[in-house]
Amino acid sequence: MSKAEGDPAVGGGTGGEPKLSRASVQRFSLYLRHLERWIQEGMNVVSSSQLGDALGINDAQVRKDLAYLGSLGQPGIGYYTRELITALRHRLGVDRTWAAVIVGAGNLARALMRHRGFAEQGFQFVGLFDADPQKIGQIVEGIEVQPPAKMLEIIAAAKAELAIVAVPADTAQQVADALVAAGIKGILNFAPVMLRLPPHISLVAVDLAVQLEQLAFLVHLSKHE
Amino acid sequence: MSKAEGDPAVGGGTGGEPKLSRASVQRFSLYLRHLERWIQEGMNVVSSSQLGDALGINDAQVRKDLAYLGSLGQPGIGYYTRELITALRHRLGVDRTWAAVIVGAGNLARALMRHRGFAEQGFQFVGLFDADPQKIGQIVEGIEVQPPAKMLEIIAAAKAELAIVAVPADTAQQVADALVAAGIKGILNFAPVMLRLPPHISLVAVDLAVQLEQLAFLVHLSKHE
DNA sequence: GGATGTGAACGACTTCACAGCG
DNA sequence: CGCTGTGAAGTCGTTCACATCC
Repeated sequence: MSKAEGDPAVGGGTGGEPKLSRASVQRFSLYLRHLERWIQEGMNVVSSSQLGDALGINDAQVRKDLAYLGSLGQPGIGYYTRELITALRHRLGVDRTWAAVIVGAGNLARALMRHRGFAEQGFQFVGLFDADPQKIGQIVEGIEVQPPAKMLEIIAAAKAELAIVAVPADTAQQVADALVAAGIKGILNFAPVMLRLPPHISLVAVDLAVQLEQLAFLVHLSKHE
Repeated sequence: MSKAEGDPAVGGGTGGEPKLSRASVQRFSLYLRHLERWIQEGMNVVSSSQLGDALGINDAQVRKDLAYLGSLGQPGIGYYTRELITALRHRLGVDRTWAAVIVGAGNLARALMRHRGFAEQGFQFVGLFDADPQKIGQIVEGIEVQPPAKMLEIIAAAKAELAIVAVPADTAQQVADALVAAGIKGILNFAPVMLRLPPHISLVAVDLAVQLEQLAFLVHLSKHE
């Protein structure tokens, strides 16, 4: 699983007429990726069923999702790829740069920093922290590992709003608290614990062990029936 | 994000009377982790509300989930921790050992292999593959990197049923096909593509880029309202 | 009293089906 | 005609509320 937690309601505040489900947002990212691939290949128009097929979901679902961006579709034609991409980026908030820091200079941090595509999508890693004195000062993927004490300074200087927590379970909560104190607005948590955060801080949690267990369960299940 | 795909219906075949949702299974893993922690601390009895608080979910939800394991609860008392753990492990299929292979000897593979806890939970990594000639022969976390050509042999020899795909998007599908041909039963996919697999192969997909984008969106949203 | 198990209500998400428009 | 946008229906998951039992 993956699992996400942030504001309970993703939609508007008091009486949001349109409603944007959390599931839709997940799909927005997927649409965007496919569209970016397709426009490279010269596909200037796409239909809801093409997108649906590519993602393995119903075409009506796709239209419902895209309708949330406005009435971009052309009856009888489809959607103009370029237009969709622009609208999606804007809605997702990725038509700008996001500065992010990572806490925990392990292999997961390396994997994330190395991930080509993050940079293109506007995510910039501006800080890497670790409590291990052995690691402090090392250069990892072009960034120097800093001690936790420098968090506030570096986060403020780079105006970082996102943080990735990739430390063991037992220190994750205190790391999260420190990040919040340093002014971080959202946390992507890989530690296998449920973080307690102030309500105005967004949270997305990814628990790799749970995912592997779920896979085992599915296989287990497919055998016992 | 996290996202999972496998058989559309997780429950039984023809007319499954009880129903086990995919969400429940995700929570099973979380229950199990907390319970294992708690029994170490000497907590022999737990209530649905304790579990609910720990996970941030409703207590009725917890009872509904646990009821699926049978009527283990003692009215007025709660659940016996040890008993719950045993039942959960059994239901999840983690009361046995699972042999798994990883394709893509990058940092993500390292992170996963290093993850303490996988071994304790019965997951054993018995093979590591990479197409890069430079990497073949290297020892990563105690396992030698093998060429893809050896997949069939190694998977069969170790009776591996699970595979983790941690390769770039453009080769993920062909890697998946090879894994299926080699007899793998389930795939945990980290590549940002939707894998097309035969219906009897289970799939769990984790898309890290989507998760980061979702976090950005949540923060973006909390500012524009 | 305290906590479980569970039908019923509720809410969220998905699919259907079709009117409408280029 | 083909494809969008969307009300209506359907499905799935969560929460409520309460009878039940120790």
